[in-house]
This record gives sequence, C-alpha cells and structure tokens, in this order.
Amino acid sequence: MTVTLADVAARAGVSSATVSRVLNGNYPVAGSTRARVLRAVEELEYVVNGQARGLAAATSDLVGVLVNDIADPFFGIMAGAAQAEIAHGSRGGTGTCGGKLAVVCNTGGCPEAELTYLTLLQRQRAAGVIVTGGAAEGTEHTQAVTAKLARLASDGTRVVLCGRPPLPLDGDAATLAFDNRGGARRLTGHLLELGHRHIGYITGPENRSTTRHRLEGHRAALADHGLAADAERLTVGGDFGRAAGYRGARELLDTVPELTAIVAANDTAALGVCAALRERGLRVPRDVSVAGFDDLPFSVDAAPALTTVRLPLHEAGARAGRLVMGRESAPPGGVSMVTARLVTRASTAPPPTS
Amino acid sequence: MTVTLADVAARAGVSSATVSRVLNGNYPVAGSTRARVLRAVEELEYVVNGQARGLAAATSDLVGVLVNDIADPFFGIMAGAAQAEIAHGSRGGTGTCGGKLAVVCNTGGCPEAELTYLTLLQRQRAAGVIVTGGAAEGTEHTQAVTAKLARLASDGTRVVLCGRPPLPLDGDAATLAFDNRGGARRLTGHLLELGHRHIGYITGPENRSTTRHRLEGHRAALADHGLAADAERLTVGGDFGRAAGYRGARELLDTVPELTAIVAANDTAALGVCAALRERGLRVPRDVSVAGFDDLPFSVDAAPALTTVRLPLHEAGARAGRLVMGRESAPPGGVSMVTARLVTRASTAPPPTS
DNA sequence: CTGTTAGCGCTTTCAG
DNA sequence: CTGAAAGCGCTAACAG
Repeated sequence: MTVTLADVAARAGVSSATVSRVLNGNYPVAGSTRARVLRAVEELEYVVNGQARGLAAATSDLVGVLVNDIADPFFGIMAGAAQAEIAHGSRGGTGTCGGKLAVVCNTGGCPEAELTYLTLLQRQRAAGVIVTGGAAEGTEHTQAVTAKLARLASDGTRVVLCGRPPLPLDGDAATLAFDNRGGARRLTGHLLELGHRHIGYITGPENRSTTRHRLEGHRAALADHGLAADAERLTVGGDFGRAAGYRGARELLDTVPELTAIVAANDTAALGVCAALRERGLRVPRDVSVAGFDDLPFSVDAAPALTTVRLPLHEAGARAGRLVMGRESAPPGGVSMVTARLVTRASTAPPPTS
Repeated sequence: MTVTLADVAARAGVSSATVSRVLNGNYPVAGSTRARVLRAVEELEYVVNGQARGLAAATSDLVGVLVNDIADPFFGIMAGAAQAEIAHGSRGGTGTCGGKLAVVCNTGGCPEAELTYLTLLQRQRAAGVIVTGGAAEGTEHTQAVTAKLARLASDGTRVVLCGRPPLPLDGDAATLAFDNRGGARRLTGHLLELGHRHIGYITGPENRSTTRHRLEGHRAALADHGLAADAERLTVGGDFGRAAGYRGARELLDTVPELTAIVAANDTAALGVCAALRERGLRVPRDVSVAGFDDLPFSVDAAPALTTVRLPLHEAGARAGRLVMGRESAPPGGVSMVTARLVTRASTAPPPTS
C-alpha cells in the first residue's frame, strides 16, 4: 500500500542506501544516479517515514511548545513567533527539509498537564521543548515538573524557558525571564507620580510566579512612596480573566471609596475593570485611572486606550524558537532578562482634584 | 544511556514481549508478572519510545491542526478546543495513555505553507489532520492542497475541515462548514431593518472562501432590499486586520459622505473602523453604526460593544477534535453546517434622522 | 561513488 | 499466560 525506500530503490535500480543518501543530501552521489532516484521518488510520490528515520538516526522532527492557554493572544503571539522559527528552513515537496514541527500543548497552567505533555514529548524524543508562561509555585507537582525538565535536558532535549523563572538544569537549557517585577514597579510608579495615593490592585491567579512578581513590583513602588501599609486592603484576588477584573473592580469600589486608580495584573482583567467602571457611571480616567499589563493588540483599541506595560512577546517567542533550534547561543549564564517597558496611554491621568 | 524495553525486561526477569503487553494492556498477563514489570518500569523511569512503537505498530500519536494565525483568538479558540479533545484521555506518568499530541501549524493562510505542513504531517504518519480557516481560492496551489488532503485521507489519515468549504475526499473525512453567508446576510439585514441605506463594507483578504461567502451574504441582504446597484462603490478591500479596517473606514468616509453604517468582514477590522471613526470625531452608533463578525471575546469590551455574528468557535473546534479522534461519527453526507447567530449590541442603531 | 550489513526499540505472530 | 523470532522503514558504518 504505502511506498517505501525499497520501492524507490528498486524503481531507480539502486540500493536503498543510495536513495537515503540522495534524500538526505549529506553524502556524495553521482548526478545521474541522483536524477534517477529523484524521478523515482516523484513517480511513486514517495514520502519518507519520519518515525523510521527518527528511530534509525536517533533524531526527531518535533519540538514541543507548552502554553497555558492557546486562545489567549499572550501565548498565541509567543507560540506563533516560536513556531515560525522552528519551522524555518522547511521546504515542501518531496525533497529534503530543514525545519521541525512545533507541537503546541495547552496546559491550562496546570502542573499535572505540564507533566503529562512533557512525558508525551519525551516519548516522542522531542528535539526540544519551550515552556512559556509563569510557573506554578508551591504545588506538589512543581517539583515533579522541574525534575522532568531536568531529565529531558540531561537526555539531550534542548529546554528553553520563556517568561518563567530560571531553573537549575543541566545540558544547554536557556531562560528568557520577563521583568515582571520591574515593569509592575514602573507602572505603579507612573500612577504615583500622577498623584494617586489610593491604588487598587487585582492580582493574577494564586501560586504563580508571574502573579507574585507583578504584585511584588507593585508593592515595591508603593513602598518607595511610603504607602506600603495600605497595600493589603487595596488588593483583591483575580485570575487574569476579564470576569475577575470586573468582579475585583466592583469589590474595590465598594470597599475603598477613596480609590482613584486600579491596576490589574494583565490587560484582559483591565478590560473587565473598565466595564465595571462604565457600569457604575464612572469615567476613565477622569474619575478612576486604569492600567493593565502585557500590551496585547486589543489594548490600544480599548476606549480609552489602555496604559500598560509592554512585553516584547513576539521577539521573546522568536528568540526562544531560535534558542531551541540551536540557531542562537544561550546568553551568558543561561538567563536573559526581557525588559518590560511602560506604555502610557489615555486610561491614566491625575486623580480628580476634588 | 537511555533505558529501553529490554532493560525493563531484564530487570523484571521476563521477556520484552511481556513488558510490551503489560504496557499496552491489550493482552492477558498474570497479575504478579504485571506488578513486577510495573515496578521495574518505575525504578528505571522507563518511557516508551514513541517512534519505535509507531514504526512497529504502524500508528502515530500525532494529530495535526492547521491554522492561519495562532496569535488570532479566532484560531486560538478553535485550536485550543480541538487540542483538549485530542489530548483527552491521556494520563501522565509512566503508564499507558490514551490521547494524542496535537501539532498546531501556523500557515498564515498560505497554500504553500499548508502543503509543506501537510507533507510534514504525512511524513510523521499523523493519525489525523484538522484544517481550520477558509480556503484559498483560485491559486495554483489550491489544487495541490486538495490533492494532498485526498492522499492523506486515502492513506487512512482522518481529515476534518473546520470552517472551510467541503472537499470531495475519500476515507472518513468530515467537514464543519461555517454559515458565513447566512450570518452576513442576517447582519446586514439587521442594519437594513434599522433603516440604513448606505452601508459600507470592508472585505477580508482576496481569494479566500470566507471573504467571498461573507461578502455574498452581505450583497444578498442588499439585493433583498433592492440595493444591489450601489454595493460595488460601497465596498473596499481589507485583510481581516485592524489596520485594514482603519484604512477602509477612512476611505469610505472620504468617498461616501452619505454613509451611515460600516460592516467589517470581522471583529478585528471593526475595531480599526471604530478607531478611525473616533479620530474623525464621529460617534458610534449615533453618527455611524459599526458591525463585525466572529464575536471574539474582546468584542463585548469594545466601546461601544460590537454588534457582530457569533460563530461557536469553541464548540466547532471541540467537535472537530472528536471527529478527528473518531470519538464522534461524521454527520450524514460528511458535512455539517455550523450556524452563525446575529448578536446585536450597542454599536448599531438607526441612522441619524437628519 | 555505491552496495551490504547491521541494527534503532518496539510490536506481534507463532509456538510452547 | 509467556518466550522466541521476525520484521516495521530507515540510517550508518564498513567494505568495495
């Protein structure tokens, strides 16, 4: 039924080894022979069996990309950029081919799912793995994920952490850490400079490194201005979702009447905040300033356009892709800090003078 | 270095065949033997080699998911839902495992890239392929894509088309077609009922089935009201991007002063339209009504909330996932039409009375 | 430059 | 119920 190397060899009147050499192009083959082989390949519509090839050569065409939520542009942008680099160099048709296949895995941020996918990738002997998004902290499985990653790295799988704190891994593992703490600090600093003194904060999901770092940055800025005492009361829990932003804003409005600004842990939640404010008849930024984090594409289209912190997601994803493909060498120390730049737009202004 | 079946067998004091049988659980094995084998697996941290297994059993753990742009939530939502179904049943650890690995491939809507990825997937002997998003039409490569899909289907790869017109494929191929034409017709019908008579339209990219169907639906609604004559002049080209919506709106505003509404081919472009309108000092919907298509999550947060057409992307993606896994049987005739529901929100209102 | 010969690690008859 | 043996389709030495 399905045509194999041997079929091609027979048709071209050569040995299967020769066909293999022509296809892989990593060995000298006479021009006439090569032509004959290629014609046979065409005629038979031969397509190599990647599994057999991988088994024999101990290689793999697969690279895993773990994301928390592929439907979220935050991850979609990184995954897309990484994938473009990973596939880079691939040529269609029946001929040779460079690039690899990116396997994007949705973990929902759940360490168990991460573990499952890492095992699945290990099973396929993936050439590399990119893990994006913050790490879960303090869970039982967190340790297991680290161990699995260590195992993969020591087995020769290239491991790249993108937007996640560095881990002590052997092999050529690299980390692109996001400066969430610094970005958050600058963002809240901006609000403080505008004159705000009662700033609400809606966090990300519990026990995640990203949540913690952004909150720490926010608190650091408050501390800079001697406002640390009030911080706890002005903080409500969220989960990076729009609904959480909406609920959080309502709660803050109810409990902190003197509030003049709300910072959400990300843009999506900030949109929910805006919706809640609108519903209460409050104007942004005249009555309350609002800020997010990430600078996703839709943030500039919010009304008013959102002040936020820009993370170069596309560049980071592309770089992670190059790192995992070994096309770029790891930064010294294996860790590179990705800077987060403050982007001030229309949603923040000085507090009402009243 | 890496531990194999034989290592486990040796440790457990059985043959490798027995280990295989325990791991696959598809053959009777004595309880005591099984326990011994499982313990050896644990101790050695054995993980099966998917390539070898695939080669020997002529199976694959991979399922391809082709999308136009993974950074676009339109595709992210479908891909995420499909992936959840594909991975479904997978259990972590060292034991057996049901689900498969979804390989999400970004094609950028380019038929050549589609071809490349399909070949790559064919090479890996993927168990199935889901192709999402509209098809390119009239390109040289379009035919080649169809041929490749036909080849895959006849080779036993399950092919599912999701949001793309049906193709005559052998094997168990299924199609989930989106009712773009009907949805667009109802959307423009809504505007006409509100009293609009000069409705601008910003299209999607050229030569794509989705673009064509949505435009056809729009025109059909106009024809229902005897307004077909003016349609050409009120249509400008776009590409589903925000910038195209922005540019298109400016162009329409300049050339059609009597305009009272603008329909964009999708929500993203509609956001660009709103931005252009805002910039010109026009209020939505008081001066100009705006409508999009897709009902992406951010559309409800636009200001004003966008009137649009809802496509059940999550359900469609999940269904495509079940179909490709053979967990749900194909609809009669192999084609199922996914309905597109009109969602009226604040961005549309009757035209100014002046 | 090309053919021969071993496997890669696993599944799967076929015997026992 | 378990073991032995024959491949799955390909690559990679090793000889010519």
